[in-house]
Amino acid sequence: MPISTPAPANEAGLIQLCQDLQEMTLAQVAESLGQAVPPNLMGNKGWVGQLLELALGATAGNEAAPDFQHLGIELKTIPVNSKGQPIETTYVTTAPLLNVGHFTWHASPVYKKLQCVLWVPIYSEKSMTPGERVIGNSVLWRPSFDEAEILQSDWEELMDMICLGQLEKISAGQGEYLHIRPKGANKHSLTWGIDAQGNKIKTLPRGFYLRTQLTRQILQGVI
DNA sequence: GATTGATCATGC
DNA sequence: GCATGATCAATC
Repeated sequence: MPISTPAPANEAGLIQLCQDLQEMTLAQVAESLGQAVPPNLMGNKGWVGQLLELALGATAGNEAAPDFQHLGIELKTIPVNSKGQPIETTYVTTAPLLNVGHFTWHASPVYKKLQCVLWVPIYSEKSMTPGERVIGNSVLWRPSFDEAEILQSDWEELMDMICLGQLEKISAGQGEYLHIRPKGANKHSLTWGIDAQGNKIKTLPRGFYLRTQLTRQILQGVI
């Protein structure tokens, strides 16, 4: 019988839940929740994240809200190698490309999302099937002063370029912790942006991503 | 090996 | 199309 995990009442409960899941394989977690394990992630890239949402009692669904609304905590799974280092960058949110003039860092979706994040590392060698992957030591993170400063300056630099219509000049190479890359169904999906003359143009949707440099630091830092 | 651009599924 | 959840894969 599928077990639906109730939402933890507080931070301590959530952390306890994570510790209970530690060292379990995803197949074990899936089984206890009555979930099927896909043979691979190629047609199902979000499976790991959604399994963990279920296992930790996150507020389900596709709402534009933190996973644990009452706690203000965002859940993110992140694939790591045998050394516990992140393999991939982490998607944060879509970058606004239009009407961006009035945004400030502290009012930005990026800032809000990163205020409090529960990182759940998943030991995921490339050769491992989804079911073989193992849950690691979760970290409840809030940006340190230094981290927040760098994130803010990265964000401001990138948003300035969007405002100035330099969308096409933004490369994924910019930003120390935060960078921008395409985020769409494919290269043919388009949204509205502005060019250097302020004209509306069709362009690729972009998203903010966290570099592994930052996430590696988070996962290895003192809890 | 890290980086950067492209892509998969699902719901509304 | 955009929000949720991310990883794939070619190239540097």
